[in-house]
Amino acid sequence: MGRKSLKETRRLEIIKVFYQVAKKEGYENTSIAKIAKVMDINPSLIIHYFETKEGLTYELIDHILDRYLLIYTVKNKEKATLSDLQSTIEMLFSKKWNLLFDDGLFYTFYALAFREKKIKQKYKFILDALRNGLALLIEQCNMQCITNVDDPKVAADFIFVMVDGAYFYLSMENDKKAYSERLAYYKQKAYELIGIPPTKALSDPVC
Amino acid sequence: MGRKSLKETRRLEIIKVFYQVAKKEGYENTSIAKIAKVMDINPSLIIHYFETKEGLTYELIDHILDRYLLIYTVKNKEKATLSDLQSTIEMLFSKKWNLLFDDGLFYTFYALAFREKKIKQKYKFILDALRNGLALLIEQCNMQCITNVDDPKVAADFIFVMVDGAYFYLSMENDKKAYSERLAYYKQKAYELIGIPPTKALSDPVC
DNA sequence: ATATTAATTGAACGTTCATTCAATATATTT
DNA sequence: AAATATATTGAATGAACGTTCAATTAATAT
Repeated sequence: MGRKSLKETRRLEIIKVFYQVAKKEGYENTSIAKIAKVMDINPSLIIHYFETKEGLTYELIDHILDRYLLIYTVKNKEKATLSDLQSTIEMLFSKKWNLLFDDGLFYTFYALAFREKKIKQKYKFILDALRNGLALLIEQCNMQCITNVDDPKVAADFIFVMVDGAYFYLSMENDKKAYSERLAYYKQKAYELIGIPPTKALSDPVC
Repeated sequence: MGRKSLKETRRLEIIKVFYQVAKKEGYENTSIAKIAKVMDINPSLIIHYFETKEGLTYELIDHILDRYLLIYTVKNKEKATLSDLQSTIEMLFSKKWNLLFDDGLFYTFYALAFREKKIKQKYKFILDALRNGLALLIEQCNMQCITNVDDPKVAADFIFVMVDGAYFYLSMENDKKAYSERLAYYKQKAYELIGIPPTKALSDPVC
């Protein structure tokens, strides 16, 4: 008996507002009081649900990293198609997935990982999951003779190195034309690496 | 007349202590008061020299980024040797240059660049300078027929994409063996890209 | 010595911070 | 309606923050 618990919905609400405020003003400028003000609730209510600001921060990081994984939406099927692989590559080298989460916050917490083990583990886990997802996809394409990649894990890793390295530099680039040209260049390299044609053109089996 | 100005030496001292404290405890946990305590001076003296904490922060960023450029030490000569190019590649893919500055702080300010134009400009400038330095080195080797790289700028950029992308992932990697193996793999790719042998083996001219 | 310039201190400011705790309000049960 | 569990408030805490300003100390000139 007693009142029905709103715990989970309330917590999610708070995290989302935390995310929005931090996105706008930066994590280090986002206080519990500010979040509470936006939500028009009392700051102590936030503490009531998260104990400490540290706890709240950890959950925001989870929230952001979970969204990162949304890159892989299509793939729960067992048989991957060429189009699946292509659209994944397109996704990785597009600006679309910058919409999934805020780049500045992603790097802010990434930097925090250097001092906080827990956060480092979270990031390691996500980065590995992303690589494994792509490797799996390539493996499936290998089995169907869509691709003939020697070592899918190595290939997937290399593609992500290019993605990460490219974005690292290009995030500081304001010239939009230069930005998309470079990105296209690395995308092409990725296509070459796994030996499939870009975009929609159909290809013959390679084995 | 009057007292001799200690301004520049004092400023540098403060920045260095700021760097050390921030390295240990993180930038967001480093207050002016803490810096002053370590130096055994009054906090207001720091304000006297830097006006605001923002000003102090900007100069710390400059300090770190300047150290970044120390990767290129050998190269003021006009004629680059194969060994120069090799040692540069070795440097880029080694852990040595992590000694030049703290990775965590480097990424902390990198993340800050997403919200602060001035910082973004600083980072863009440094990242470009690094790429240009390597491109210039390759060009010089081209002219002496040590290398025969099509487009030195593109090659240099690609090498840095690999460096940045590799470190981005590997900074979250605790397994030292996996760390160095992967790094060696990308280093090899870099050597292949510019078509020179790794380390010390002498090679014949390629043109 | 005296004037001058810069280094440095020390006290105080108002603000914001995360967190505490007791009190109150609101549902949902028996 | 009484009991109970949870939601929510509101006031208060002490600590830390960046910054200010006037006062003092110390060095270098004439």
